[in-house]
Amino acid sequence: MGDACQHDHAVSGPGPAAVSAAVARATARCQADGERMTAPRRRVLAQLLAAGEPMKAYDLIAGYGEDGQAAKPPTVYRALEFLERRGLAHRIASISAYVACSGGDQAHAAAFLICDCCGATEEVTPGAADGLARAAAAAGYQIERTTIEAHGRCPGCSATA
Amino acid sequence: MGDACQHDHAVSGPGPAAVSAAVARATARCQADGERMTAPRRRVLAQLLAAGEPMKAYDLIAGYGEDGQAAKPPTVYRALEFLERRGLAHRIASISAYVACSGGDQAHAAAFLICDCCGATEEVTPGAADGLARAAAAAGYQIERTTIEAHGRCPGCSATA
DNA sequence: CGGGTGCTGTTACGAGATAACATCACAAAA
DNA sequence: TTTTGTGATGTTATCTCGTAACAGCACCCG
Repeated sequence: MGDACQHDHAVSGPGPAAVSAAVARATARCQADGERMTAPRRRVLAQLLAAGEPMKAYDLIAGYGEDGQAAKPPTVYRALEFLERRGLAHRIASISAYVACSGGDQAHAAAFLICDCCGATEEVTPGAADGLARAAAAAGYQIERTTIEAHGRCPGCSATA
Repeated sequence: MGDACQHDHAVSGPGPAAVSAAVARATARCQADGERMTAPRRRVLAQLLAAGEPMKAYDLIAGYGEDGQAAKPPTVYRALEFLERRGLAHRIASISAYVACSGGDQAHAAAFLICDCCGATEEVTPGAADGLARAAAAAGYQIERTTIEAHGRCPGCSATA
């Protein structure tokens, strides 16, 4: 990923079984809510889950087909839009990338810690938006959606570097 | 701008005199720090100041020449990089736009309230990053830079809409 | 079974950003 | 004053990111 250092950056997402299970859970919840978890949506979600770290849109596009066939951009962008709406994935604006939501379903504001060294991200919702919410209230702004991202080094990379 | 409503969206930045004065101040500070406030940098800063709201990179490129001549992309992107480094401008990642810093010089973290209706932005540094900083500390992350942006409606647009 | 709504497939393109390289300006050292 | 190095610019080309527009399909509801 964004390489500023020399050491190893092995990233291991969940195994195939865990990914399938998570996709199945998400599918069930969508159906329960009357939404359709279609093939492209499942495929994009599975890729994000398997990666365990943020993925670029065009990597999702390139890795779309099980057989190595790439998707057309709108296929993936539409799936991402859906997953974001459902709270199953988030866009990380500062690096133009997408990541599976580490929590469950349901739309929600998220905040991220992003390691510029190894590319790992951590989702940290609770309280991260408090200061911003206060500032917004003070200024009379009505908030609808937030982008909160911090870049730096994860504990591992701080130590090793 | 991002138009979700019907009413007027007149935006008036500072007048030409105020812009010139601000550019002159910035130039003086750069020189004092041994940095060069060159023509393209001044030009890009002047455009951002005059706009008084976020501008897209390609609008800066198109509006670059006083005579209507466009710039080449790297000219503007390099100027933006410099201005950001100096704390004279900020990138707003969630809308891929750039805005002059409302405060003074010196690099600093910034947070923004962005009205999706009229396109106005307000810079609100103080305290907005507190929650994020706490979360980072708790997770052992070493923070180097933050992206904090809230989208919604400014007081004016909340009222009129 | 008809019709509407939402999703997919596809083409094409517009917008955002950077790589690479040649050249130039400036200031500090010789 | 000349040299030399560093940082800035100009220019070309290209890459990545994201979306508009339209045709066709699938599913659910009446």
